[in-house]
Amino acid sequence: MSNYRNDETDRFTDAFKALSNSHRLQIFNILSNCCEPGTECTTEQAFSCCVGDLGPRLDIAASTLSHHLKELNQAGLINMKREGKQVFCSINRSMLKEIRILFNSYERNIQTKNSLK
Amino acid sequence: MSNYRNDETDRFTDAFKALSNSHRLQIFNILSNCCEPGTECTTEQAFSCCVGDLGPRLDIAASTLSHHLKELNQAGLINMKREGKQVFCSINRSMLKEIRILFNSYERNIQTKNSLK
DNA sequence: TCTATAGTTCTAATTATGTCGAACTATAGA
DNA sequence: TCTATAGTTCGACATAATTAGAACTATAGA
Repeated sequence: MSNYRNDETDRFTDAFKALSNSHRLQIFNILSNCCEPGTECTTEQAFSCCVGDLGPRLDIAASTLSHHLKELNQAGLINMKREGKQVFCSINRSMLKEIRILFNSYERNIQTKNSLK
Repeated sequence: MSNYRNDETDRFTDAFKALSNSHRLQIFNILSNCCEPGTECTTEQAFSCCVGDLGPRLDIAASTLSHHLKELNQAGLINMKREGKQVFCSINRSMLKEIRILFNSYERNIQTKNSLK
């Protein structure tokens, strides 16, 4: 019997847990598209977003925001880098890639089964 | 200011919440690849898997399994269809597609920002 | 060194989740 | 109709997650 649970699986459950909270998914959305649509922004703004910029957009306490960012970071979904007084956040593209590969493989498995029909 | 939270977001947080538990992700894995690798299986087995087949592979109580399947079903991730005494489960491909599109759009957003560099 | 700004950690309260066993419903067949 | 099989719902409990406010750390600039 195959074992369908392993460390790989746990990595993904951690990532999905991080994205299973609407505040955190909002953060992920914002970070994927950091400069407001239709507005001009500097290259720097286009690439990352500091913690303080996120607060007003979510309407949660700073401590709560900090907690959520830590969860996203620990799940490998975002990067955090201090620059002076500010901490800039950005999406971790390698984790994003892994997740895309996972869902692509689900789709591929199902297509394979269909081809047996 | 854009609103990054809406019903669409909530649909996805529900889906990620469903996949954030290792038992449920295992179920999803199994359903995406229902016949044991290396074994021969009928077309019927290849396409769906009944609740009773899942139990022994997860080592959880039947009531717990039933609870998890309900969560996956309510999140739109799986289909459940009664056939006689058994209930067969299968992955909901349209939801899978939506999730793939979501992650592809994250990747595309980030690529767009990179092209501004 | 003092102060203001930017974020984090700690504590505590509320709410949600995962789990099982017992009782239940649904179906098929004797 | 009785019985066995397949699965679900309910009740209870333990554990985990979300949240805010207070206290904290880190940095930059006067």
